[in-house]
Amino acid sequence: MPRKLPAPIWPRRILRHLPPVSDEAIVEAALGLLDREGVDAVTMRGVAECMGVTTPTIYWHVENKDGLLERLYDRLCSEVARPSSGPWQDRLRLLANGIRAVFVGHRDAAKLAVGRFPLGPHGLQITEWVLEALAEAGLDPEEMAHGAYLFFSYVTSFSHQETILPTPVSTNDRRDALKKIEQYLLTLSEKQFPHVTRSAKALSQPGLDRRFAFGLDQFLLGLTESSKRQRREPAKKKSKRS
Amino acid sequence: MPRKLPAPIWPRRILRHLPPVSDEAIVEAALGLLDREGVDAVTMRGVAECMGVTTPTIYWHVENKDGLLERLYDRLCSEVARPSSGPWQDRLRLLANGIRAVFVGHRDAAKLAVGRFPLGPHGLQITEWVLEALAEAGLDPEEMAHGAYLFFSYVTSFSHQETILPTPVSTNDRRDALKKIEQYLLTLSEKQFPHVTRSAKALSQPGLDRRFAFGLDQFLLGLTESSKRQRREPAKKKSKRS
DNA sequence: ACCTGAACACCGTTCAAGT
DNA sequence: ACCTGAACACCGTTCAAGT
Repeated sequence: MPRKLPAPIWPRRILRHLPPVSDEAIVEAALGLLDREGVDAVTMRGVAECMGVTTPTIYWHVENKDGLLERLYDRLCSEVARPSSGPWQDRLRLLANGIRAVFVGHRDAAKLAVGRFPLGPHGLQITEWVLEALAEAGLDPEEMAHGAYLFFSYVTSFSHQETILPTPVSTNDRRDALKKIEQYLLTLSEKQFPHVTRSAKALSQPGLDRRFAFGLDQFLLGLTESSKRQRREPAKKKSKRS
Repeated sequence: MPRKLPAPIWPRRILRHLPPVSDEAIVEAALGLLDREGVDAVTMRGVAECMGVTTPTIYWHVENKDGLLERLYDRLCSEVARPSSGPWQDRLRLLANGIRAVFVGHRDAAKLAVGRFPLGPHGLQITEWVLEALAEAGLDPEEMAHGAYLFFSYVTSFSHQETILPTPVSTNDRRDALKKIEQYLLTLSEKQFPHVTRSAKALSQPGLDRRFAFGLDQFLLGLTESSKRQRREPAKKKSKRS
């Protein structure tokens, strides 16, 4: 009569009905971790455990932690819907709102988008949509690229900011922290900081939806204006090629 | 005759001519670490070693690692010069360029600015300057706050992106990586991604100065336009108070 | 009041070794 | 081709204990 049971014949991941280790399964496990515990919980050890496998195994399927996050980001990009047809301004607005919605729908997912540009298989699709709209706005290819960077950088950095406000422990904590910031700003000398004190409320009370719209409107307003100007004076470009 | 020398009477940091442990000295040590090795080298253990002291000592002077980074960020804000008088657009441009210059002057310092808003002693000064300019642009206090967020988020997220391009190992590596991205983009089907392929060069070749100016111009153009509109139709506000 | 030693609970990554 | 055990070189943070 053996003291210990023999090691199970079946690998653990089959006993736990887990999918076989594959590229996609790893990304899916990472996504689950993200949804359940947030970006910081997406660790190599974490996804390995989710899949019933040891950590170094992950390195067989994915080069790096950064590579994993890159794929996870692209996985999120796949959730953004194509903007239904309409004027380019409306389509950009739909895209911006759609991307933001995906981020807030996955906890602090925006964290892993900062510093990245959507160039993965699904990300490229979004990039194409954005560039298409910008082309319609009358930008040349270089300006389109700049505009796309500006667009993504706005949406992600806004979403990032809104998901990490003071410290997202609980809704109450957050409100308290913001209240404290307002109090702090109001104690400042009106002489030294006249505009800060005047805007104290707005600075500390996010009003996030309005703020997101403000930046987006600004962006679209600038584009519309510069496209108008270009139509007015069309032959003013720095004609580098032809 | 003792085997070991007795422990030195003087604490190590005096032997090494190091300044006494203080709030400011800690921040200065962190700054040195940042300049020499980058943000990732700014660790609690690292600054402790710089000061010739053990790690837990740091916690006596600073609440957290995040608190330390917050102070370091504010220390960087102190390097931004007041914009010389002039029209508000010019002052905002000077501030944007000044902030970007500080970031690139301290390696990947922009990393620690993402997700933060300049509310420390020196940061507040910059915020005040920005708000002042936005007030001159005709924004109301709430819009000023939104505009300031937009401004800082643009400058920092741009600087962030430019400091982390593919992976900052060496200038050569970076160029190679960018070249690879361009190659990749050019392999895409022109049918499926017509605009991506058309902008491939600009997407993969940063042209950073021009891109920074593009976003800034966009921002200022939007502000100028909306301030013009407001002057045209002044009594259209959502009159919440008075 | 300020500093140290020792420990806890984590990380990403590598590498020889197994099947 | 794919997976494991064990280890390396780190992290942030806490806490009793020293002076």
